[in-house]
Amino acid sequence: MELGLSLGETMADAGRDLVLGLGMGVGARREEEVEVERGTRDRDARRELDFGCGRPSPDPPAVRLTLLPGLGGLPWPAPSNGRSAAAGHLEEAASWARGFDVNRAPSLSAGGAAAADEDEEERDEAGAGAASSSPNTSAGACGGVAGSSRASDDDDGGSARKKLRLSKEQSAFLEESFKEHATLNPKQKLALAKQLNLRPRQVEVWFQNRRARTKLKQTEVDCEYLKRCCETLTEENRRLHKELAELRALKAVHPFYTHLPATTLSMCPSCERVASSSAPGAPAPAAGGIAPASEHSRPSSFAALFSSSPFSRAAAAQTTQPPAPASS
DNA sequence: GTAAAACCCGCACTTACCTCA
DNA sequence: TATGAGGTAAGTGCGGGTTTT
Repeated sequence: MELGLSLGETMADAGRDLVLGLGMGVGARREEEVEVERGTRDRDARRELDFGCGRPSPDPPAVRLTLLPGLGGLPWPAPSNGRSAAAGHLEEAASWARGFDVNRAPSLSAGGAAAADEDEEERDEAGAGAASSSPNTSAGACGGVAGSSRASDDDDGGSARKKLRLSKEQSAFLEESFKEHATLNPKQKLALAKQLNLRPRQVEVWFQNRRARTKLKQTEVDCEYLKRCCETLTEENRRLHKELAELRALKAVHPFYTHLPATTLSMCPSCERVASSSAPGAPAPAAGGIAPASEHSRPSSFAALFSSSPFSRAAAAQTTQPPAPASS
């Protein structure tokens, strides 16, 4: 499931259907993701990475990325014929990004880079075991220093970290991947890293930050929607108070109003339809003169509803005369 | 079979850097 | 040119689930 966050569109639809599912997409999928993950881990490499992994996915079959073509060769696989247009676009983007290796040592040849990736991933997955759960103790993952996937990029001898900005194409590629899957298993991460010439850690971090941004925006949308709900309810409350005041005024003017059959009118605040229900044994409202208002002819208030009934006509005739004192 | 340790991963929070008005 | 705000890559700590011992 994808959040499908689009602020403008969501807000346009917020009034009728806003799914308050913070993080559900990620969380709900976590379990099976782990399952798949386990199936794809080292001890079970028979599954080919296709981001679908042959499992039933609730996600719509959006752009299907082919991220594991010929991993043994060049880090940037040659385009195949049967790919989708989107994949082709991504391939193009990746090809563009090829020349913008912002992080990897340029001295690495293509095969060497791939080999380095393999080694790095081995460290990433196996070596991570050596690293404690505290990331502080692990060494940098790059520069050939063993470390976990959570290691820092302390590749320049402990100097201040550099701000590495991903290229537009790399970001677009990651974005497309994120649309496909909000979370990555290790092999997907590795494949993406290979495709984009990034370290797996960078891909991992990007997805973490992307999920955080999605959640933040969704929270903003939810907040806005709840704000609008609050405004609507406040307005509804104000209107109901007004109607109550009108009814009380009518009751004061027409005491016989209290002898009406025990008919209750209920209004759905959302659709503003009025429905009537009679107490058991009570005469039908239509016989009593107050017919249930249809959804197309709903009076704007109970007073208007009352004024349209025969009682109201009689009452209107009475209003020309001084009202009798209320018995209560 | 159970408990503890180790491992792994995601998240929340934060920092540091970069870009731009 | 200096500067503050915003965006974002990356660091850190923690909790929870899984695997190993």
